[in-house]
Amino acid sequence: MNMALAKKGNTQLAAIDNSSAPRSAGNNGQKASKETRRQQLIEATIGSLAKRGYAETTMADISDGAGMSRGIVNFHFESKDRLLTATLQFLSDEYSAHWRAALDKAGDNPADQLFALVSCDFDRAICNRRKLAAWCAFWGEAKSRPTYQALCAARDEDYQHLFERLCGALIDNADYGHDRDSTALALLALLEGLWHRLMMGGGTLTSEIARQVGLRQLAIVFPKHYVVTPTPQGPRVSVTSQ
Amino acid sequence: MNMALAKKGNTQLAAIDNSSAPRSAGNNGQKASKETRRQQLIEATIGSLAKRGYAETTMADISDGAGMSRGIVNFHFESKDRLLTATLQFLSDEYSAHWRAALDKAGDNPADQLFALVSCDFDRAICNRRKLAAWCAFWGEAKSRPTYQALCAARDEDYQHLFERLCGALIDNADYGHDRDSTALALLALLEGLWHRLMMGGGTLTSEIARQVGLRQLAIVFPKHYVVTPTPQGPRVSVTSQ
DNA sequence: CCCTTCTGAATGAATATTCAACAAGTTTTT
DNA sequence: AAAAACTTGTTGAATATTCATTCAGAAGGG
Repeated sequence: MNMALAKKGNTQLAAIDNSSAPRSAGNNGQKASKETRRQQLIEATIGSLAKRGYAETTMADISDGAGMSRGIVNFHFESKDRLLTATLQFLSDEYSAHWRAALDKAGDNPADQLFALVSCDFDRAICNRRKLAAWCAFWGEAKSRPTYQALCAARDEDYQHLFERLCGALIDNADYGHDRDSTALALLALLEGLWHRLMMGGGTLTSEIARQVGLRQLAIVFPKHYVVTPTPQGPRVSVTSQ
Repeated sequence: MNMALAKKGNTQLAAIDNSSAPRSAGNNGQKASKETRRQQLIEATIGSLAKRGYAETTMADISDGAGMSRGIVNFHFESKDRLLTATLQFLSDEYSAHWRAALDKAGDNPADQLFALVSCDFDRAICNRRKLAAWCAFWGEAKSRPTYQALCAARDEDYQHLFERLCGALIDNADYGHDRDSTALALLALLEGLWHRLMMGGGTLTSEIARQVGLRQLAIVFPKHYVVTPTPQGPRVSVTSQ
């Protein structure tokens, strides 16, 4: 089975627009509107975190960014703190849903699954300037905020176990002799490190290049499962199972 | 040439103590004291960043932590902002000095040099809870603060070029067929990702384990240069050149 | 006495939260 | 059906707090 690497579609969330039919959802109607407001405020929070950083993000920034009045956050969320926690929760849920979807699409083959996981980490839907900056802002505060730390750890638990299982399957399958957990940890660290450099490095590193670096590394670690095939229009990677 | 991996000494900076001979340095005498104060305040700043995070770090925390009065920072530094910048500058300089020293000790062989660079990244002197937390705090703010971003980028420039040169030397030397820049970038990302996980992951990941993961990955990427040798007291790695 | 270093209360700016009032729909009463 | 009462969502000025900075002066060596 051989599949060429293809760009994932632009699944990036556009600005939420339900001004036309806010109360038509079969639901209560007002509850739907309430959820919409919450989501708008979360989006505005991500925007503020990306633009001004965690320390400089104020309630005024957020409500201005959402085009609403000053007191709005304390109505829909109890406090600034709760809004920030809800924002991190949203990012965490979105991230999990994204890799779970990629995993489902990838079929049953561990090599294909691992390829899909590495690749999807750089999809525009989750790996864009705004959201990377928001993640980074939370990471910076996580060590001193148990709530954030717990949310970040929760994001990681299943993900890490999955990587360990998949790496173990590949290692057993082809007698690489690698240490399973060490290899999985290195892969996870690679992905996080690439995210980190995407944020820091001015503009030289793009998410497409980062994706290629991640996939190339996968091919270096598991050469019997993946083959690197350079092509004229820049380097591409193909994955071969077994 | 075969050298076993050994723990680096505990070079961690203890609390600065020159209360006995502050003004005896042949210098002006007062200038020496001034530099000492600045360094004490920088250490207190790192402590506060680690304990409370960037957003919650206040001037009062810092001066209290240093055991001095409230106005002291504005006397030795112009403002909170300048103190924070000086703190990041200190961390950056210390980091550079550390890997340059490790590089010097490693001799002329590229394989030994790369091994030394990966290994020294996890030395206690620079890789401990306090300083990792401080780095992370700055990273979180860097995207919205050009001054921080510039300092972080400066830290990286030479470092990245060095990795590219060394990876290139090993790749050419043994015909691995890897892409030079991609491999170097992956290694750098791995190191940063491991730092990141050292901060986040509760207590399961220690810097010694992270070091082993980094070195194992080096041996996976360049198997003709490094050999992994498991030993009874936990996994150790030996490096073999050529 | 000057000069440097340092102190800590006073100041003023920034900002999270509160709240009284408003708007607009929805149900109940007449 | 019109009016009244209630509910929910929203506003923005007022409040109270937190915190960086300032500064008048203490401390003490030269």
